[in-house]
Amino acid sequence: MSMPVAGERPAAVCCAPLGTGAIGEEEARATAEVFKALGDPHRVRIVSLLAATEDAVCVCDLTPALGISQPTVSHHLKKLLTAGLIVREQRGTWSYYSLDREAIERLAVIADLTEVAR
Amino acid sequence: MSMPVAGERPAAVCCAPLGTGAIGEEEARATAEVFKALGDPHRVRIVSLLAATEDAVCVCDLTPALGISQPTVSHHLKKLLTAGLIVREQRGTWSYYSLDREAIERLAVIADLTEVAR
DNA sequence: TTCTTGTATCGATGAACGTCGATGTAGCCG
DNA sequence: CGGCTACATCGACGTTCATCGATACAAGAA
Repeated sequence: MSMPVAGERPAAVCCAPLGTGAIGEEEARATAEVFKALGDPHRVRIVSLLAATEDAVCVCDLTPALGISQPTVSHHLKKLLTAGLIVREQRGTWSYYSLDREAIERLAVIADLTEVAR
Repeated sequence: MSMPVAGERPAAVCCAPLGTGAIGEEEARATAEVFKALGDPHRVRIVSLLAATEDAVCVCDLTPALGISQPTVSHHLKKLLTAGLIVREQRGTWSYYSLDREAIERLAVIADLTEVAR
């Protein structure tokens, strides 16, 4: 166990009422996990491609669009899948992926720090 | 056979960064750069701490709040600074950091895929 | 069954990242 | 001036990541 104190300091010297609205370590790690999933150009393009259509897209379409090898595409899709940003749907031999609209909406809320900050 | 048919969408939207069909590689890289800056728990906490107050916060307050060494804090601050998410202000010996509200707002717009995706 | 196709996984490699101690630098005060 | 403080930079180490070729797996076709 670590000791996430963080809010028990007098903060005497400088200023700053630190810790008044800050999130905990666990929440920070979960949030960073989602952002990290989007911290790659190819994954951003995948999300962009999935957001451009309402239908699901199969890997056979994503691979030539991204210009990278098929194992790498699967690797990125798994990252997004683990982060809960996309969903997988198997149709016979093909794997179809689509955006998890709800997750994206949560992401938008997370990113909107101005609301919390004001 | 696989046909790259997914990228032929009109995407009749007004001004959606991630939703307008296939975004370019350059734009994807720039977007991923911002997300990557937030893809670390400590940096998420820094942003959260800065968002919790309207005033600027100096490093001497951030370091004990995060529980990591001072060089590491400076490292993370530089990452956020390079990404354009925070701004630096020097007051004598102290360095004060604060959120770039405009950048956060842009981030929220980027992350808001629901509007275009729906 | 065997053959073929579409995906996921494995293994390896090179690059990028987070972390810290040591050091450098700039500003304040006695 | 010297000494101290707050922060940035450097150097190194261990970890994680993105990438690809090779391979395993699953499902349909012959």
